[in-house]
Amino acid sequence: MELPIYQHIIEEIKKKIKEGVLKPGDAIPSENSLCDTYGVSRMTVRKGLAILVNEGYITSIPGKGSFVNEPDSKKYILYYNEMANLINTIDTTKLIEVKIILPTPRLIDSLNIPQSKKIIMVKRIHYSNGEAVAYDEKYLIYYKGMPIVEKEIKYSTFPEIVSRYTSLFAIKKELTISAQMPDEKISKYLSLYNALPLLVVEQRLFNTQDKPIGLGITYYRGDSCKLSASWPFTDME
Amino acid sequence: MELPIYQHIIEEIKKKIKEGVLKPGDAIPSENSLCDTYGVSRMTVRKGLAILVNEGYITSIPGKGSFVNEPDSKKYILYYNEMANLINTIDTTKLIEVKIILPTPRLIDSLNIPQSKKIIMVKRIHYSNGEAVAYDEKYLIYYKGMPIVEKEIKYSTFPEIVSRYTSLFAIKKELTISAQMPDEKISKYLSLYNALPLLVVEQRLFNTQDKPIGLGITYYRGDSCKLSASWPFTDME
DNA sequence: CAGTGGTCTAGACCACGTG
DNA sequence: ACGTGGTCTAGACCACTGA
Repeated sequence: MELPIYQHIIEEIKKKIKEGVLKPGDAIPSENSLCDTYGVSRMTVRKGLAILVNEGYITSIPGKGSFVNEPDSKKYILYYNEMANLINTIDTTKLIEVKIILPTPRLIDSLNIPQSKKIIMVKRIHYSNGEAVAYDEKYLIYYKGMPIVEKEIKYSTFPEIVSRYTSLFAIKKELTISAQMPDEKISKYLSLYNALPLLVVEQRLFNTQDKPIGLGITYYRGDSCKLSASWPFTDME
Repeated sequence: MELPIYQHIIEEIKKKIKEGVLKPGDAIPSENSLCDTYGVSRMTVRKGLAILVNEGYITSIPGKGSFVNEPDSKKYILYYNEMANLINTIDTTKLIEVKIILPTPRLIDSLNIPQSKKIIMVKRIHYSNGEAVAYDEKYLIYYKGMPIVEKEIKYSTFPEIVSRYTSLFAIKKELTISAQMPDEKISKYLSLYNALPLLVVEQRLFNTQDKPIGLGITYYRGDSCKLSASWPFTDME
C-alpha cells in the first residue's frame, strides 16, 4: 500500500457503507477518534472526509458529526453531444438557413426578451452515412459585434457556437428530452415516409444572471438516436 | 466579507475564468505566489484550489502547475425518477404480473447470465389522474433469501426495490433513452389508439464487480413524459 | 461544559518537470 | 538546482450542539 493515508481512510469507510455496515443516517466516527485509530493528524482525516462529502457518501454537520447519506438514486450524468450519440455520429451537416430575425411570440416567451430584440436563427440538417438523421433549429439572441461566420456555425454544437464570445464556464444549460411525432416540415427534411417517432432535445442556454441567451431544438430520428446516462460519475475506474 | 479566505480565493479565480481573463489552457498563479498575494498559508490556498479542481474549473499537474480546463460541454446532470417527470407524477400503479421466470435469450444476453439463473419479472402499469401513462417491465436476478413483497414492489422505483437487500452505494446504473413506436401489447396496456410515440428509458443495474443485476424498461406515453437535465450541478445558487 | 466539525498556520518532506 | 503540486504534522481558535 503506497496509497496516501487519506485514500486508505476513504476506502475503509466506503467499504463499510457499500457493505451496509454503515447505513444511511448512521454516524461515522468523529474526526478525532479517526485520528486516533489511524494514528494520523486531523488534517489528514479531514482531507479524506472532505472527499467522501464531495462524492455524496456522507454529510458533515458542525457540532454534531458526520453521517452517512441517503443515496440520491435520481441523479445520473448524461452525456449529450448534438453531433454524436450511442447509435450515430453525424458526419455531414447542411445549413438550410442562417438569418437574423425578429422573435416569434414563442421565442419572446421562451427567451424572455422584448419584441425588438434581434435573433440569429440557424436551421440545419445532419447526416450520417448519407442519410438525414436529425434536424435542428437554433435561436440565439443577437448582440452587436457578434461574429457570425457560416463556416463556423455549420459544424458546431450549440455550446461551441456560444463559446465564440463567452466563456463556457459562464453559461448554464438545460435540456428537455421528449418523444414526438414529426410534423410535415420535419418529415420532409428527414425524408420520413412512415410513422417514425422523433427524439426531441430542447436546449436552453442562460448567462450567469440566469437570463436566457439561446434556445436550440434538435429533432432526431427515433431509430438513429439513443442517449445514455450513468451513475456514479466519480470513481469511474 | 466574513467568507472563509479560501472561498474568497475561489471566487476571484472563478470570476476571472468566467470573464475570460483566464482562458482554457492558461496557467493560474502557483500556490506559493497565491499564498503571497493573499497573505495566507499554503493549506488555505490548496483548499480553494482543490474545490476548483473538483468543480471542473482547473486541473493541477504535479511539477507543472494548475491550468484552466477546457469546459466539458457534453456533461449534464439528469434527474430521472421513474415515478415523476416534468409533466406527470404517477399516483397509482397496477401490478400486472410478478413472476419468477427463466431468462429469455434476450435476458441471457443482456444480463450476462447462465440459462439456469432465475429471474424475477415485474410488469406494471402506471397511472396519473386516472390515465395510463407508462408501462414498465423489470427483470431482477434472483438470489436465495431475496424478499419479494408485492406491496413493496408495487410502488417502488427500480433502485428502491434493489435497495431492500443491497446498499445503493454499491450499485452502478446506466440509462438509455430513446423514442419508439408502441407495439400492440403496449398500445393495449396504455390504451393508445392513434399514433403516439413512446419515450423509452432502459435502466441497467450493476454491482461493484460490474456484473449486471437487473434490467428495467419503462415505456412512457410521449405526451406525458419529459426528462430534464442541466449544467452546472455545483454552485446552483 | 465537553465534544463536534470548520478554518487556518507554519512549517516539513516527497516526486515530478524544466532548464 | 529549482519551482511545482501532493502529502502530512501538531498545534491553534472558532461556532456550534447536546447534556
